[in-house]
Amino acid sequence: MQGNDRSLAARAAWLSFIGGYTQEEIAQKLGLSRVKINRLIAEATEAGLVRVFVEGNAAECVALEDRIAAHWKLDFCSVSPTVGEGLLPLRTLAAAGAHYLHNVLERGEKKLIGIGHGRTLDEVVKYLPRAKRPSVRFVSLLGSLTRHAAANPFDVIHRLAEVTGAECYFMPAPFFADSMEDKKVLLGQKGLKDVFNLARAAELYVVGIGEIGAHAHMLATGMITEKELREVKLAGAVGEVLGRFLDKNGRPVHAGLNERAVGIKLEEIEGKPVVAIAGGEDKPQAIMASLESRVIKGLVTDEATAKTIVEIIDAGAKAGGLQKAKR
Amino acid sequence: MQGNDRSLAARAAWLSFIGGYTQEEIAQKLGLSRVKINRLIAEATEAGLVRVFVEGNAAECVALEDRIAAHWKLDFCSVSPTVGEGLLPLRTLAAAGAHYLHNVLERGEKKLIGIGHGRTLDEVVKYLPRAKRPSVRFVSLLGSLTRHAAANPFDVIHRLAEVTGAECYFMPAPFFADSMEDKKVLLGQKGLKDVFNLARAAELYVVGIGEIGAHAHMLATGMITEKELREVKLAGAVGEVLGRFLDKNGRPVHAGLNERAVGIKLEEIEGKPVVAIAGGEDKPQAIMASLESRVIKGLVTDEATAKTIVEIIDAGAKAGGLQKAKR
DNA sequence: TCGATGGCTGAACTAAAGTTCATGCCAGAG
DNA sequence: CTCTGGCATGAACTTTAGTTCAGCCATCGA
Repeated sequence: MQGNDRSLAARAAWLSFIGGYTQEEIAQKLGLSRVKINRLIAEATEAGLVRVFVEGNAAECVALEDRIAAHWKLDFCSVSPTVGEGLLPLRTLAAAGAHYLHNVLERGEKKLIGIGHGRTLDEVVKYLPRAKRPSVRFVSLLGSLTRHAAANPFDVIHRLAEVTGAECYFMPAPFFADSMEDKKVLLGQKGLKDVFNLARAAELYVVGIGEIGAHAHMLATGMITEKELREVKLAGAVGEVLGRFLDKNGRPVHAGLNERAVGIKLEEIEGKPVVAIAGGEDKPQAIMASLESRVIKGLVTDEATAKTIVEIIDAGAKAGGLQKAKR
Repeated sequence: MQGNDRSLAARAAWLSFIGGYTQEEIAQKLGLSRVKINRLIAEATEAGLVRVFVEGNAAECVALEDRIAAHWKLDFCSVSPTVGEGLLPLRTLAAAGAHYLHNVLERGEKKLIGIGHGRTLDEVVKYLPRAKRPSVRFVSLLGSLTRHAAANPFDVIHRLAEVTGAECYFMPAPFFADSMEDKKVLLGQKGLKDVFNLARAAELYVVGIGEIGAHAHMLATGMITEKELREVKLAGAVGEVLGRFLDKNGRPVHAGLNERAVGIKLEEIEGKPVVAIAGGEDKPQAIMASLESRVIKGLVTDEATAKTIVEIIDAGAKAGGLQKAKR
């Protein structure tokens, strides 16, 4: 396209976008056929002559959603404006996550939902509107007890039972077994087997993402020891999903802790709808690792975190290297 | 429309205009009906959340630009297709003016910008994309209050502050002082002096051009009385820039009103970059007068107005006389 | 001179956007 | 508790936009 055509295209585009005329009207005005005008406008748009700005915070969030969803080929991504300041934007994540979950429940398509763990998920459930869901069942995806078999105060499933009135199955086992032998014994128990089968049959998985920095929640709650954390870190872990520690390429690291985790394996749910709810200053690396694993199909996060992630993507793309090659 | 709705609308609009999804797809994505999405996008557009710029320029417009720029030796001239029919082609001027101003801000070279007044400038600012410009300052070039010291609803500077988040200085004085004595008192005030100094230091001046016909905006808004208007008309005025009424040769007319204007004088900004944004059926004479003054160095206008102006130039040239001799 | 090629055109069709209208729901008054 | 008005909703319809395809014309080489 050049010269005369370009000029006409610009005029047609102006009349269409700024003037708000229909293509028919423009055609009459310029003495051309409507099809011609249609093509001119398409050309102008194609050539980047038309620039559109959409205002509003939401607009920026949507831009981030799109970038992230496209980069990891997610089914969806939800980015909400970050409110509050702390490390964990719990308010935002709770509201956004609850909104998502509420919609899922409201739609009523998913009858059996697998649930992960963590502080964020706990908040999400707290935030969930108290509506009775008799036709839905929830199942815990990993051990629900602490190392010492005490009830886990952050066990999400109990709260869910309370809030939704739905049937909830929890895993009567610790988060991590003390040894592989212990784990074998645990897995051999009938009750646990049943829950595992149920977990495998779930139609949707909602999980949290853990990070392994100084604020690692698992450490704070005594789920794992400092020694264990050091071990997985040394093995290259940058994040954790469903009790599995992943390296930056999303592959489980080789470490005893990973083997001793009592819960459904990531391979077992690959390809099924898995949604992660996570965000916070410490989380970008962990989130990216979990997305790299390709197990996660949907992400609910906050704007600040999303922005960081997109910046990292961009930096990687500019470096021309690894990130891109991996695609 | 507020809050949640507005955010949703922005979201829908983004997905539609930037994301390029169909309304059907957006509906699915957001779990709403297509009709709802259609309405949300309409609302977003209505609320001015969507800004469209067209980069290219039609050949005829470019020709007019060249003629006008050459005739008055302007640094630049922008002519955009006239849309709509009314006296004031606000849509076109707003879009074209905002595009110009947006580019200036984007380039970031001008740190202090002087701003005039008028309905057109107001529309321009309304159309400006909401991007934060912390490094730019705007300063009003003339009194910002009405005769009765009420806030001027068309005061552009306040809207600018809102839109850009930049520091904005307004002139705490009426547009026209009631008497020369009053003016002297006003100008003696410290606060006003500071703003005047800032105004003189600006690196770019963006002004409107007023006409003094039946539709004179200043009359409609009660800035001036009919008697005053008659007076300046009698003195030969055909247009107004920054509160100064000019005759057809671009010289301020001798009239009390001109003396009582509270604002920067044209002489003070002569030689600096002064850009006028103006157009409309009533405006050609006023625009030509302001260009004759040699103060204006750039013009943003619409095609119909530009055409009229060029016709007048040509008529003058053919008449062999005055217009040309003056060059 | 002829035919082949390629690009441009607009009629006709398909898809999308926009509008209308009957309906149901909720709030507030009676 | 019931009635009423207002408003939001989505199915059905209309208008507008976008795409396809057969035909046309100009160009170029044989």
